[in-house]
Amino acid sequence: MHKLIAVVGTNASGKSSLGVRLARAFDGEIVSADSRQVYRGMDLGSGKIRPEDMMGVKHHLLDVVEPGEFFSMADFQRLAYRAIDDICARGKIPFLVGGTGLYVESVTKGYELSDKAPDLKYRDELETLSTPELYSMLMAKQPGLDIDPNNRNRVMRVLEKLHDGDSALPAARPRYDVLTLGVRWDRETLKKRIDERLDRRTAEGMIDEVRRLRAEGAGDEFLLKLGLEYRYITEYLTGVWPDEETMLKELSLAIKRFAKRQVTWFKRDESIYWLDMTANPYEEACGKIEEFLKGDAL
RNA sequence: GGGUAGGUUCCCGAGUGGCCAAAGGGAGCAGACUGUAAAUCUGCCGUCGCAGACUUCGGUGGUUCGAAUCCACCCCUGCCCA
Repeated sequence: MHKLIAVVGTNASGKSSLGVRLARAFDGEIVSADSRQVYRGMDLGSGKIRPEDMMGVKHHLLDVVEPGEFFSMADFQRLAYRAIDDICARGKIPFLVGGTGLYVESVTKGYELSDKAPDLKYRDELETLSTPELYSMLMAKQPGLDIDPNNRNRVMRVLEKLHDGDSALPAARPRYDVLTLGVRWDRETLKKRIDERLDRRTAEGMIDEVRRLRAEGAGDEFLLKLGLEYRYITEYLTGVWPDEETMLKELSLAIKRFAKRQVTWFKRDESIYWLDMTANPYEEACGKIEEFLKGDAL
């Protein structure tokens, strides 16, 4: 089994730059695991690493689809597998770096997904119904199914699986030998980092980026669905927020709430080795990786 | 100085005699998560606790069996007139 090193953490945790340093040190390449950075032209809003910060390290899975295109965890897994296998085939070390917990886990744990692709047209049909309607529709087909009636996305997905004849139950089989390193800050520091990063990106033209995306045809519906930066800024541009300052304040809170959700997600994975960011995480990570790479390749 | 609208639990904001520890929202805290995941959703949120008890609605004093809700005075804030 090939070895894969994952670097996970919240947004604004510094995992991208740590990932670059580590990849350089171990002759590796980076596979991004971020559900928003896959979109071309969505750079500042998604917190995408700048080319000059890549330090010559090759990055995969950035800019792989056009804004508005459908992209899901399964697409990610397929592309990530391909990229990782390719990196390994060339004798390099793959580093999976990102904050989209589900995406990371689909690769590190090796989710076994059905080959039945969702019928997007059917999803559009479901989209026209209210959540209670969807729930009673589901209950008519699967009485007694234990599911949160209010969780629209999940109710829809179950209906969709029924419709697609996809009866796969959650299952996983690891495809790689994985070392997962976690980047974690104390709460106050993280909040400060989030705000600094938000200020910096705003100054760099994040709002103009969204203006440009809209001008180039990215639909508001798509942008709003992305959440956080793209959602709040699109709302601001369409007059939902009274002014930029208010919008940025709310966005900052939303990003922090999201960071908390990321922490909750990663926290439950006991195999993650958490780096002490207040000490010397780079040295610590290097030591951990050396040890990991020395271990028997299965 | 006169008039007027107010002061409610961390914030905003409902509540106008009992059904009120007090709607709702926000923030905060905890959690769920296998094809939308930056999404979607759940729980807690005065104090101690099993029941139940205790302390809250600017302050003080009243009316009442009973007050965040009524009365008096006082303090503070916004607006208007001087």
